[in-house]
Amino acid sequence: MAAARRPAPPAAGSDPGETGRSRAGRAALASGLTITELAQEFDITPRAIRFYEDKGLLTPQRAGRNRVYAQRDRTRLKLTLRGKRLGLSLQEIKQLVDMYDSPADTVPQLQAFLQVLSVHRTLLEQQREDIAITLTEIAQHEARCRQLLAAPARRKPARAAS
Amino acid sequence: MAAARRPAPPAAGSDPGETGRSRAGRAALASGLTITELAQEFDITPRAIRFYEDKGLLTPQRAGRNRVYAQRDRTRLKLTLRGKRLGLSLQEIKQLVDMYDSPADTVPQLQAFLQVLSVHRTLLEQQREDIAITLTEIAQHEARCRQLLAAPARRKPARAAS
DNA sequence: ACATTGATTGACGTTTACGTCAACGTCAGT
DNA sequence: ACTGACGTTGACGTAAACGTCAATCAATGT
Repeated sequence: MAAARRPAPPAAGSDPGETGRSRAGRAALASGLTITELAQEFDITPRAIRFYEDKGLLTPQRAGRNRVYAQRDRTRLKLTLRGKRLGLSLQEIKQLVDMYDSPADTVPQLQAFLQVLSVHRTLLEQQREDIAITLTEIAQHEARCRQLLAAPARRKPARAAS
Repeated sequence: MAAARRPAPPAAGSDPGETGRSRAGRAALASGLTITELAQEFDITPRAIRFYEDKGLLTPQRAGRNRVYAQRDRTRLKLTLRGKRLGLSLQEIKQLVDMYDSPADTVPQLQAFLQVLSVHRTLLEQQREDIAITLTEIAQHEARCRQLLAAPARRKPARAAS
């Protein structure tokens, strides 16, 4: 997995305000965003968005050749990124998100749905515990560090002669 | 990323007595495990363990050519797998684990340590929130599903005005 | 003595999640 | 008509995290 990988994505300026004339003039029609706008909003690259589309996570409308993203896509993208932060694969995310907005109507479908939900719930609960433990440990280490910093520099204080 | 793919979390058997002759006769000397034993204990492959060693996460002793894993390695492996479940990369995990058992002794080191801890803490708190939200949503979906299942079997009651 | 079992070191293959580059279209402004 | 700025579709590259052989060696049971 790969989860919270954000080494240095070009450091987006995040929304400079396209008041009045929008960047590309006609690009963003009525409540629809262009790919770069969406990318900036979520601080990812257009490439990533196209990739998610390729994987079936997004299915934007088209204005000619160009993609137009509506609210639905933004929601799905938000869910996608949240899933990523939790370490889910795009495939797993698709599985979840698809179920989320396509109501199952047959009994076996509902049961399968419940099954998947249960699995993910278990997984999340495991993670929640891992996080709790880790946070506790981190707190301990932080305390120890601060204690050492508070104490008079006595052990190897960077070769400073007394 | 790829993170939480582990259907059966180990639950650490924590040192049962291999009193007398252990599986492979001479393999596991005094409180040391062979690579396959360790692998089985954590439900991973020997390959993965060697890979972690390659990445500097483990540094087992050797009995001739063979690796021998002691308690220290088991602890580090446990931390490693926990990190993976949280979606951390092996590199990040190494960073953390290394700091965990090599006490920083200079002031700048301590400060850097605190810095890293802080970053990870922030990240974990973000994840904790993501998990909380997702669990809530899952609960809602489960409730909805069960409601639908409890209702009399109806054919596609979508937009049924009745 | 010999086959079997388990470990070791390469080396190459694979999947996931994009990055990067090329070639092209297209609309807006000059 | 020309020039950017942005968008589109390939196609190839890459880093991470192993999987999958293959060849080899070492101790052991028979």
